[in-house]
Amino acid sequence: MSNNLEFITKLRASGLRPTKQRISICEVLFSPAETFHFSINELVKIIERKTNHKISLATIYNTIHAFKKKGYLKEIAINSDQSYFDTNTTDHHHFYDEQKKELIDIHNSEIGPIKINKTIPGKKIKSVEVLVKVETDY
Amino acid sequence: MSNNLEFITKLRASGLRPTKQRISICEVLFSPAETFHFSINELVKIIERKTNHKISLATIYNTIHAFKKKGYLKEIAINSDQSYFDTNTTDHHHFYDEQKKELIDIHNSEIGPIKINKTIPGKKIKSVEVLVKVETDY
DNA sequence: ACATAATTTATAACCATTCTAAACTAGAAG
DNA sequence: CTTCTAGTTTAGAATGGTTATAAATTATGT
Ligand SMILES: [Mn+2]
Ligand SMILES: [Mn+2]
Ligand SMILES: [Zn+2]
Ligand SMILES: [Zn+2]
Repeated sequence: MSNNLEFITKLRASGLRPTKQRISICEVLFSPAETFHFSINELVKIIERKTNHKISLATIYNTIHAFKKKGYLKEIAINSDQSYFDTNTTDHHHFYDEQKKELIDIHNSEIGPIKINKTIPGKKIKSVEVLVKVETDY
Repeated sequence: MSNNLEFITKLRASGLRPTKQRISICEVLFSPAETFHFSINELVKIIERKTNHKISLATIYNTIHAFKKKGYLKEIAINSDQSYFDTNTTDHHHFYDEQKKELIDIHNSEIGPIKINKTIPGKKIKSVEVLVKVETDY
């Protein structure tokens, strides 16, 4: 409960006041050794488990969106009824298990180069993301 | 207004009764020379424009889901607040313009082979989809 | 024509997300 | 330290896409 200095500094540097809610969310998101994927619902549960004071749902949404805008989180393109977020903000790709609703990273080093032999006049590429749908086999 | 025979046959072959609602939706979806992408909202507007009798929203959802289950439509994985569907059911990929919310096909012949050098024990690959986000440049 | 299961429909329910506007707070200034 | 103010949090309402419900309608086999 306090190498918060790092997070306070990060928040301040981003023009975000280091409130106790934001610091708690930073701890949950950015303390773990490994990056991870989450839905807002899952995040709410994690926060409830790891934090004593309650954070309102609106604040969680606000904070996640603020962090996304600052580039501290990525939103992942999955056909789903809810958004998924990723604390891994590097360019990378995903396996997605539709039954388990589980996301697994594929790092750029684990995938061959992707050649797109089609251009659209007046449009430029912002990102290229590969989604590999998998199923658990019996 | 009647090479419906084709659609009636198709529906019957799928175990779906050829109601006038389903036939109308078939006409809208499968008559065009080119495949296309649509959201349910867009489809509702197209149906209103091209059809005289009204089709309830519930029926449109029901039918689209039935057609998807039969493999006549694909649902496209886009991070968005609504589902997109595709009358192109072949394996292929997409450009996505987030501002215009516009999808453009990338056929398999227009993209190099995708090599995934990572396996997950107990899981097998069902599909590999590439989403290329683009922006209109000024 | 009749019977029956499938289908359609209006409407309510659901649920993730966003909005609102009032209460609270961090940080700056005096 | 006190005051001021913009930024933040919050509960609750609103939104919007989608799904569920259950009654009316229809397709189809007999
Ligand atoms: Mn879906
Ligand atoms: Mn979104
Ligand atoms: Zn990831
Ligand atoms: Zn397509």
